[in-house]
Amino acid sequence: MSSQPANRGPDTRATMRDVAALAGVGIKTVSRVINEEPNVAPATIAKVREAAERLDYHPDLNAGNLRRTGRRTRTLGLVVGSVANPFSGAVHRGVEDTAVERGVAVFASSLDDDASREQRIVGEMLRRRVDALILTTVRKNQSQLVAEQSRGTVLVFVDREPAGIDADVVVTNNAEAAAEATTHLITVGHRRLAYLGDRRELWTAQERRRGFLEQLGSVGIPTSGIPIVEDLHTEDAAYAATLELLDSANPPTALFSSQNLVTIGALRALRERGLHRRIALVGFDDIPLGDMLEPGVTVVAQNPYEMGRIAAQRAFARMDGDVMTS
Amino acid sequence: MSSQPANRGPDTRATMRDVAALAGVGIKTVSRVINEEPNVAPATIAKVREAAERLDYHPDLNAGNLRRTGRRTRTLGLVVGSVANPFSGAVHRGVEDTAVERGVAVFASSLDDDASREQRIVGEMLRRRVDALILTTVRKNQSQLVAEQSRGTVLVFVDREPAGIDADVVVTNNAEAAAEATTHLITVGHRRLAYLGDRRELWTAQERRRGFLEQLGSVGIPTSGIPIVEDLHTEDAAYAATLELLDSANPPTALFSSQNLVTIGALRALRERGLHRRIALVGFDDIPLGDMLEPGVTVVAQNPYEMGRIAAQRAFARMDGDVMTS
DNA sequence: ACCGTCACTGACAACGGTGTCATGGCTAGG
DNA sequence: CCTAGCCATGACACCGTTGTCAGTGACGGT
Repeated sequence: MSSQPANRGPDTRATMRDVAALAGVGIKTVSRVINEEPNVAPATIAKVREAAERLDYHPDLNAGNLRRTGRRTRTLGLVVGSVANPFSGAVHRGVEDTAVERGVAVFASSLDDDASREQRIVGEMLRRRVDALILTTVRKNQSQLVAEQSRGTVLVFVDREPAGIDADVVVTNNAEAAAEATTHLITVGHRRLAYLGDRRELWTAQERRRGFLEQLGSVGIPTSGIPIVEDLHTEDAAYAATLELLDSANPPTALFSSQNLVTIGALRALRERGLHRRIALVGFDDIPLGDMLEPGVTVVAQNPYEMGRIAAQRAFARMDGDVMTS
Repeated sequence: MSSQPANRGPDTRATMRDVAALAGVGIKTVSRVINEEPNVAPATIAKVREAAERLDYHPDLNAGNLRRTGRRTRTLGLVVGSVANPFSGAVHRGVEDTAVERGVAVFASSLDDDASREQRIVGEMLRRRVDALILTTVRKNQSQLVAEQSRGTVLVFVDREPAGIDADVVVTNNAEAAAEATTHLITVGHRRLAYLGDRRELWTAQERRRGFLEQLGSVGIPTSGIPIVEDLHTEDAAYAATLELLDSANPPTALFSSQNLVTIGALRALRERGLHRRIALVGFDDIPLGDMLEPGVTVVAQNPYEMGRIAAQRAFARMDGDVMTS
């Protein structure tokens, strides 16, 4: 807390006009100096620089972008599950590292996988005229964005595949990775498996479930007896569901969990019942410090940082006019 | 990958003028409808709404803010250590939750505790005319921001106390918490302690160190023999430093680590030497899944989500004209 | 000395909206 | 019936900057 001076200070912000007046030049010349355009006399540059310095002038990017050719805001919108989730955080950092290199700022926002919230947030970002939108979408259909896309806003989807739109997508092969994880459990000798899944409407959840079940089928394990619990979206839900499974008549000997929070919830349930050394668990997504747990938890790690980098790179490539038909 | 249509579509974005023309009204009337200003005939509202719908019109917030009274951009800048760090992620989420309620968008950026990067990023945000700046600063002196503050940009510091400026600050009492943690170790019987610290120039690091040492002094343990390792800033550095301590002639029986990454590095080193059950470790900042480790790691948890919420709330209060001299 | 170039500069319109104000039509009160 | 007052509306200037263009003077070639 403090006695910060009244914020509505009478102090006003210097504009280019002010700098021009102080330097005794035209306003356009100031613009040239600020933007480092060629053909300005060295002496003039010095005068302008000094005036700008004295007035502590900072150009207004929003005003400039209004007229500037191409009308780029050098701004990018990132929409993820939650900025507090480590997976999203890593994606964010990947995007940011690529963006800062080009002087592009990133608006980040969380959805909590809420479709209506996605709608609102995307609208908000479009009103702010982001050059590109990178999103891990929840909605099943993205066709409303087609119009925006045709107006030049670049769209890149990360982690989840969109429907009803043709755009760049950066995803891992969820089904394949899920199948591999399942194979791991089978190889170790497990037959009584169980599946703990995220929201059914999520594309990643569907893919992971498909990989899991297909792999079981291909090695001849009947899937009819396999408990499939879905729509788990929080640690608590996963915790409760796992307890229920463990307390059932014929509990599984191995669990497949489809997402990091679900893995953590399952883990807590196993501990609670003291079964963490007897029941196997493989989870999708890495979990923090997973390697330090005893016994270890097997995880199918994605590389969210790289996904973020790649998504941003694709976005910039598009902006630079790449049409990439591959 | 995809065959997205050439992004420089000939398709152009609808402006208010276009909507006005289609609706057969003046441009200002469209403005009134969009902003839900009073005194527009219901029939007119309907016409405008339909025209806007047909053209898929989205107002340009940047253009509007240019003239709008108060010149607020409804945008806020958040500058943290790294958006990939769970602590920062939680702060971010706290800020975001408060901001979305008011339709304010958040620019987030990482510093990696690099002072020159802070300079650049803050400048970038000012050019974008954020209404407020919430930052966990690295620089020792913030006086350069005084001018900006007097021009109406609200400043709130989180986690680290600034110098040379009078502004709102949201921090935990680092020295006190460090002292408590130290007491914990002493109570359990430890006498040969060691301190693993973050960068010396960080205010939080100084405070934690002070709390640690003062507590030792106050119970009469000579601080001269206590190993103080500082400037550890990554997991790897902490790992290496801890190994060195453990391999020294007279290794400590308890470690105090001043930050989450340092705690994790120390933890790995203890495991590596198989000493995690014999040497105690208390760390500042919570670490993910810390409660699931065996044996448990004691942590002095802060509440970064709340810190973010409070910081954002203070920022909005300032913007609303609160001068708060308390 | 003449003219075409070229470096340098500023006046002016424009970007997409909002604030201000004048206007016209209608209504209620006298 | 007249008029003050309100509702509804659009013309116009303006926000802070950049694009365009025309103007000035110096300079090199002939």
